[in-house]
Amino acid sequence: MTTPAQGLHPHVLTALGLAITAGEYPPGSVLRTDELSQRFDVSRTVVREVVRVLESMHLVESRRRVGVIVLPTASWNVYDPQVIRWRLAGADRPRQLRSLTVLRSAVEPVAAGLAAAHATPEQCRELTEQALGMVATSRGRQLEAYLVHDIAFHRVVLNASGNEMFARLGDVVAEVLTGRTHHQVMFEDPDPAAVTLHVQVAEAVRERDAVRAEELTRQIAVGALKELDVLAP
Amino acid sequence: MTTPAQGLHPHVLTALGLAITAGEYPPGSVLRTDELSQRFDVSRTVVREVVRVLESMHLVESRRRVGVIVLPTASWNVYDPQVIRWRLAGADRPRQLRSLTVLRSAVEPVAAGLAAAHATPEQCRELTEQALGMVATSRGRQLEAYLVHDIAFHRVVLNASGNEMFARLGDVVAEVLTGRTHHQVMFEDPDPAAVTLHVQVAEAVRERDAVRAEELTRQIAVGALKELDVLAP
DNA sequence: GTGACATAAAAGTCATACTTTTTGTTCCCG
DNA sequence: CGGGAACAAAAAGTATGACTTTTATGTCAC
Repeated sequence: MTTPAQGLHPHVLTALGLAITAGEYPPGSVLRTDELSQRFDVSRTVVREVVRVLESMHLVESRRRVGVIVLPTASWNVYDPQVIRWRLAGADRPRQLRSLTVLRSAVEPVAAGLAAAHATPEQCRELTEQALGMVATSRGRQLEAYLVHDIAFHRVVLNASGNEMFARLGDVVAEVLTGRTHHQVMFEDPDPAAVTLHVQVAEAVRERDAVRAEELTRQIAVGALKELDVLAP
Repeated sequence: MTTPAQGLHPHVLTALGLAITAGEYPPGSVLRTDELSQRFDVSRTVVREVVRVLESMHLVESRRRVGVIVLPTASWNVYDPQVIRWRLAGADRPRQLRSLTVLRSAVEPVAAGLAAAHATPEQCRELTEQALGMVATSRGRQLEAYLVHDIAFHRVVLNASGNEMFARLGDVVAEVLTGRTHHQVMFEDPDPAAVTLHVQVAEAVRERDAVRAEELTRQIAVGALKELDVLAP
């Protein structure tokens, strides 16, 4: 299964990144650039660039006279969106989804509280719009449309928090929500209680009620965690 | 001011990384590899590897027939420890410290709650030890020694949470605490109230009291935020 | 057994030649 | 005068070969 890509560098990078994050090479494994260049049928130049990138993600370490050593999971840059995507595509996706959801449960309530304080009128409007969109698509098997609004909603909250670190988690949340919808058994429509909570969060932010926005978002997070427990105990 | 480094690649990487994160090149600026290779007196090979790494951090984007374009802050990988270090070394260090502290305030309480549930006896012991170390060094201008215990304490909590994403924030917390101690006016010994709170957190974790551990850690976080407000309003 | 030393293996660096993509320009035709 | 198509140049992307540097490892003398 060769990964499709426009250039050689992206091709080799994703191939190696996927293989390593999938645990195909256990920590301590040694790769050599010449061997890789042969295997992928590219020049050493390309391989070296790829290795440098993997090194910056702390997936591997390059040592003279030894080769390219695969590092243990503990040292990986698990916040790198690229790494997250690779891992979500692999086997320990459930574990990954869980740890990301826990992260969400910590961050999003605080972000919502800040959003209540800092959101611009435009952001309030957008938030309400997405919440209403969720309501509209919450019944009758419109899961894909619902997902779009759900992602947009959470992204607005994170952006409106005014905190750069929170804002950058928008992609992570998008991955998690997408994963949940696509991967898990989604015969049923979304939980009506959750939908209501989203509407109420939009309300709280609009009314500048930080405490309420935080608490309501915390309830959403608790719901998401419970959902995980049901499906992967 | 050439940055010291063992290899050529790290040298050029840190030089460029620092320059870009410092805003020396405004977003949209265009660099050319030939020019860079001349400026740093290294081969194009080295420059290309560096550019690829910067590209993976979303600091720049390389386009054919155009050059290497500096991207706006919004697209940077702000969770990359390397990027964090570069930015903390630069001019908007205060803003950076604030956003990282807010992140801490969201994550650490939840992590402490989880730690109360998951910490091994060894981790409990370590936690208590570090808390006692903080007490012992909290008076008489032993700020450096205190810092070591402080960092170790928070690192143990994050690790003990059992959540990979939390654990990887240990380095970030270390940077923030170090920055606070070294950068700010630290004529006074640490706040005794904060020291006490740390001891109590260790206690709560030992007693498996998740709610209390979370609440106490939240108080520590609130204190840290207040401290920031005093010094950079 | 221990320590100094030699060897070789692999990454690191460099220079150069060539390919590919993209953009800006020019020129022709309507 | 305007628009579009062909063209040319610029810069990144790729490939290759030669050389340097570091360092693990084996060897030999003591």
